[in-house]
Amino acid sequence: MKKTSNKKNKIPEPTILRLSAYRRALQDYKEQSAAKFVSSRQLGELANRNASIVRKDLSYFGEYGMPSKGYEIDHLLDQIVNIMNVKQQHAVALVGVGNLGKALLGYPGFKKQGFSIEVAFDNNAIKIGKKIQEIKVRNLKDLPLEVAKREIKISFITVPAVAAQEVANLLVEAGMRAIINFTPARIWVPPKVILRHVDLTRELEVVSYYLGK
Amino acid sequence: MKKTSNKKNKIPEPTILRLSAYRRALQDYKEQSAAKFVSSRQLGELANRNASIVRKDLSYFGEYGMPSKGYEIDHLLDQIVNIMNVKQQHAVALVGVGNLGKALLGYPGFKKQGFSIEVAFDNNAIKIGKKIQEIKVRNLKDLPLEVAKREIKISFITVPAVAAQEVANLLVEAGMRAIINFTPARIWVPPKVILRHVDLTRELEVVSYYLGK
DNA sequence: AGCTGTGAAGTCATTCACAGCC
DNA sequence: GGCTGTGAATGACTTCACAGCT
Repeated sequence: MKKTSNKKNKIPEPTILRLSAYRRALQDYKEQSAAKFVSSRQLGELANRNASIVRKDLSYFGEYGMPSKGYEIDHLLDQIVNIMNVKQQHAVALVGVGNLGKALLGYPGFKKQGFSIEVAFDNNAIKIGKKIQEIKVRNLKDLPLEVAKREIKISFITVPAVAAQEVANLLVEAGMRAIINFTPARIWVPPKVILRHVDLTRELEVVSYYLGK
Repeated sequence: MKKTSNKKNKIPEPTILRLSAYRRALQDYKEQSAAKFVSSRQLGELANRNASIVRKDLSYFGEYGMPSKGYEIDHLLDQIVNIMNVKQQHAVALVGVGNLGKALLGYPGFKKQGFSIEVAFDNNAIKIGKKIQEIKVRNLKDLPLEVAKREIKISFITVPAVAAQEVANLLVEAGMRAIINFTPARIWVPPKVILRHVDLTRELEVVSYYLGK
């Protein structure tokens, strides 16, 4: 038998995305069913994928299945949790308490998936000191101290687009290791920092395109 | 010269996504520069892509460029706007005025890109009748009438996950042509309805994975 | 000389199909 | 008999490289 996780092989990003879908599907499934095992076909159905890709995705990381039985659900969940590095909660900082920032502060889905927004910043004096959903809004100037104190590695940028780059610089300066940019602005960070982009209008535009066909 | 848009050739979805990025990049660029033309290389830089893919993407739809000059910015913008079918604003209905729903109602980015949330629904008596950002919250029961009256074709689902499928059914029944699901729930709609999914924790999970490497 | 448009080549991801195991 | 794990085959998307136009 092989000696588990081949860290050498590069994992396709789509695989990572599906892995998180499998995790959710399994969590839901566990609540609805008493089954101990799930086959690649079943899991595929739960996550809207075909069985082959499920097996291939999982096989990048190890041999978790048993011939003729499938995958033991609890074990597989543990493995995926490990792979995705969500065994413990991740603390997140949020910069920009406008409409979107407030919404993300109030969105329960993050915590459920293992991410908790621990601190929020703004530079608007009227907002500073207020509490949104139990989280006190702090002065942007205190960002370096706060994130150092709390060892926060991940930040959301939810400021207006024009300020996005400036905030990103601040975050990098403060030692942030990953940034998720919710603004439409394109920003640059040094390669050691993981940068991802959430674009809320993306799917709308795709829809618009297909409606025109 | 060829006779423009080859509707037969299937367009890769990544192309559609990039097209919307090109549009934004061009809009921004227009505001900052007096240039009349842009080359595929320049546009690529603006949108973080390489020149080849820019040319390839545009070539699916026609021959918009001029040898040795590049693409005329205004003309290219018009063409992309046509392709993406965003010449006129699209009306959008929103179902579920919780945290996320409220945020989307207050998010100015949609209107800027040609989408305007025209009507919002909830089934919570306390919320019905209230106004959020100029939009009156209506009784979910009135959805069929309202969307018919306003000829709305696109809806956001921002209800709690457990109610997502039920709302989707309602929307399909009411003749909606496209649905954007902001809940983590996986939902089913008939194939004639365009279904897209926005998952706010997706990028967080990807980040978590890479932080663990 | 500079830049587009596009076949051809190359790269990456998914699906097939089947040997091996329970 | 049923299901995994995985090379091989296929398919999708991107990049290369260059002919042709201005």
